[in-house]
Amino acid sequence: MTGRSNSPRNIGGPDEPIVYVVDDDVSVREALRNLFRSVGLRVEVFGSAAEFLQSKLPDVASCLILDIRLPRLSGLDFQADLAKAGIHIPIVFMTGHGDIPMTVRAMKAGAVDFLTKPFRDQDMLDAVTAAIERDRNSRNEAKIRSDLHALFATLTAREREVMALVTTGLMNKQIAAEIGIAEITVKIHRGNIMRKMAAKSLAELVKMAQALEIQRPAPPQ
Amino acid sequence: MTGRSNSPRNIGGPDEPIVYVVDDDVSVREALRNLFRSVGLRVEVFGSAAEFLQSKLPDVASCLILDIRLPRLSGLDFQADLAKAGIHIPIVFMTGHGDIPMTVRAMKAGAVDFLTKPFRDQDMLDAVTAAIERDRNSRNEAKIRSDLHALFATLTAREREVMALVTTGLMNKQIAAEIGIAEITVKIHRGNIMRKMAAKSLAELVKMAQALEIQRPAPPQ
DNA sequence: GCTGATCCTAAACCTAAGTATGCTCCTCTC
DNA sequence: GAGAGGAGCATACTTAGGTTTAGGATCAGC
Repeated sequence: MTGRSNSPRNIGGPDEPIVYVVDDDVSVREALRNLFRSVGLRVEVFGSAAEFLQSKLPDVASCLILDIRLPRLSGLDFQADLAKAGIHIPIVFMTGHGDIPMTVRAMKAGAVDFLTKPFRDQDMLDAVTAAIERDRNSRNEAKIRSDLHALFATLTAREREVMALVTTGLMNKQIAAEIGIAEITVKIHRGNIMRKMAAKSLAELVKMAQALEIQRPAPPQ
Repeated sequence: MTGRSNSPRNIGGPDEPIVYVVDDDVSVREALRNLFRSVGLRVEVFGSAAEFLQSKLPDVASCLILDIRLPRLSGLDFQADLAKAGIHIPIVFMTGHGDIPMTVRAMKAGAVDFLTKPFRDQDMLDAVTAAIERDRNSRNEAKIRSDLHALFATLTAREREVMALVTTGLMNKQIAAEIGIAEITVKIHRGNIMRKMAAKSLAELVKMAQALEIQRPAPPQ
């Protein structure tokens, strides 16, 4: 419609999902590249985990196809490393000689699927579709949370304290008594909170507090 | 402390978790029974899925140890049947000759673990501990939700409508305009809602609406 | 020593929310 | 057809929430 994307499948558009393939076998890499391109998916292939880590990952929905048996690092250890590094990308494992304990460990750690070679193309495509959908959802949620955190970060310490008490349902006078200030001051803080958090109603603020998992501060003693 | 529970481990107390074992091999059943009893867990064993289904399940945290290869029904199909029947009990699978696709299917369907025979006793105990903990949590959440639903069920249709609008943050006058009644009537409904739901503040009501996943009704047209 | 941010407060004022009393109308059930 | 329950409205009143204006106190950083 825009005239720019005149390729039949719009591969490489800025919001197109990406499939990352990490496998030390070049023929596997190329086969998967062709498979995914044939259905219009953008693909990046790597020969090792290190290579993958060095590339920069654009901020779009994506997933990782990983052989469980990698040259230096096992696929499972790589999965753990990614999680530790805060890189949460859905992983689809492939294996030629995997066993059940490996499978259980991978799935417990959140893998989307675990395919045994040789697998049917359709099984891989189904797994990738599910993985990208999962990533899309988690990215949406992460976006909402981080936007909310950015607003919350603009609050002063006192305002955060008042926000916690407001969103647990205390009245202004109770909050005032709890933290030892005048009710009018609570009102001022409250007004600032609503403005800074861009909340149009108390109900909205409560939902924000829920999403931020704000805990009511324990009263002294 | 109560004087009643003078058995060393208090097996069979009313809130003790239960481990259900379903296996067609009597020697496996007895070995598992002994294993779990040795750590103070209450155990019930069954030779088949049908037997398990006929027994009544007390309302306590529990888990199910299932051989993937059962006489009539496969363990995986039984897992699916339980889910369809609304019986959500954490399952630990055992297998002598399982394969990876089975494992993946079981884990995707929510199994806690998938142990290959022979397994170490400690691995089984760890899996059961995790499974019971998971069930305890899901039971707590289910209890909260069902209590909330019981309160919500006492609301009239109009009250539910108003509750949805109140908890999205609309003011009384906006609600009145939206559903075409007077503001004072909204206030009456609102008071009834707070009383029936036992909410001490708007914040509490909003959280209840969140837990109940109440959607704002679409305005006509 | 000035500036800006944060926190606190007061007075005055306005709007929103909540309660109580009393009444009408409709519908469903016994 | 009487009673119960739900829905609706009006008047009157009280309390809670929120804003504006106008200050004072403290502290960090330049």
